[in-house]
Amino acid sequence: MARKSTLSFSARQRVVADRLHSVAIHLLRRLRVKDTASGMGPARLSALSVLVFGGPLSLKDLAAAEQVQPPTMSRMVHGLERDALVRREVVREDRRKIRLRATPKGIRILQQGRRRRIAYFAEHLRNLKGEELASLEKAADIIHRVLQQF
Amino acid sequence: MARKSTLSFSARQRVVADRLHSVAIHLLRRLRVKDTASGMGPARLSALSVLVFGGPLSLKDLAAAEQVQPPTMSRMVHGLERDALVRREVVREDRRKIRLRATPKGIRILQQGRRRRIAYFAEHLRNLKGEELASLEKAADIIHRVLQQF
DNA sequence: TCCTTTTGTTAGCTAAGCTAACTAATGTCC
DNA sequence: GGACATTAGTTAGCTTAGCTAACAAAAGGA
Repeated sequence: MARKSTLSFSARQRVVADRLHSVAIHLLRRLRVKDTASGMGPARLSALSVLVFGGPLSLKDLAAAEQVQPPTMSRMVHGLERDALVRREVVREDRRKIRLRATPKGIRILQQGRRRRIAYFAEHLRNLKGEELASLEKAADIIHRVLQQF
Repeated sequence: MARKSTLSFSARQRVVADRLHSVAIHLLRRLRVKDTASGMGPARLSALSVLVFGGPLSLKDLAAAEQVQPPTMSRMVHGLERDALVRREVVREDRRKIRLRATPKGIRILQQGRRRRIAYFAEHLRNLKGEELASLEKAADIIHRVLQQF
C-alpha cells in the first residue's frame, strides 16, 4: 500500500479509470449472455430501452441517443415495427417527423430481459458482505455523477 | 437513508446490481466515441485486445473468449490479418490448429486506443476527492473478484 | 486400417454500421 | 406568394459481424 502514495494524483486517476474500464467491459460481456433469450440483437435492445425508459422520440433523436446515423436507425426501426415492439405516430405540428413509441409488447419484452440480466448479476453479489455492497452502491453513485458532466 | 434498512438483503443486491449495470452501460457508451479514431469496429478491437493482453491463442479459443462462433472469428481474423494487426503461425504439434498472435502494429494501435479511452475517462475523474477515488478503486476490486466466480 | 473427433474454412443468410443521393415538409426572404 | 435553403426521414449500395450447415484435413483410437 505504500506504493500508492508515490503515485501522482493524475496517475492515480488513470489507474482507477483503467480498472473501472476493464471491469465494466468484462461485466457487460458476462451479462450479455443472458440477452440471447430475448431473440433480439444488442443494437435493438439498446434502442428499445431508450424508448422504454426515456419516452417517445423522433427518429433523429433516437439515432443520436444511440450514436448512430439516421439511415441505420431507420432500418432498425423497421425491424422493431415488424416485430411489433415499436410503433410510429404522426406528429401533427411537423409532418416530416415521426414519433417512435415502445408498444406494450416491446416494454414487456425489454423488462423481462432486464430482469434476467439483473437477477443473474445479483446472484453473484450474494456472497458479499453488507459493507462491500455499500461500497459498490457508493461507487455507482459517484460514477453516475461523473457521467452527468460528460 | 432510513428506507435502506427496510430493504431485504436480496432486494438490496438487486438494487446494487441494477445501478452498476446501468452505469456500466452508460460509461462504455460514452467511451466508445473515442474508438472511432482507431478505424476499427468494436468486435475487432475486442478480439485484438484479447490477443494483446492474453497472449497467442488458437482460433477456437479466441472465438470462445469473444463468445462468438468459429466461422465468425475466422472471418474477423482474415480482416485483422489483411490489416497486418495479427499473424497466424503453424502449430507443429497439431497441424489442424493455428496460433494467432498480435503483430507489433496491432499492439501499438490497440494501446493507443486504450490510452485514448482511459485518458478521456480519467479527465472526468479530475474533480473527485481522494476519498471518492478510493471508493471507486475499492469497488473495481470487488467487482473484479465477483467476476472471477462467474 | 477405418471410424470418430477436433479444428478451421466456405457458403449463404440476416442484422447493423456507414455515405451519398433522394423526397417531402418546413422555414425564410424578397 | 414564390424561390430558395434547411431539416427529417428513406432508399440504394457498400462493409462488417453475427449465425447455421456442410465441408476438408488432421489427429486419435478401435
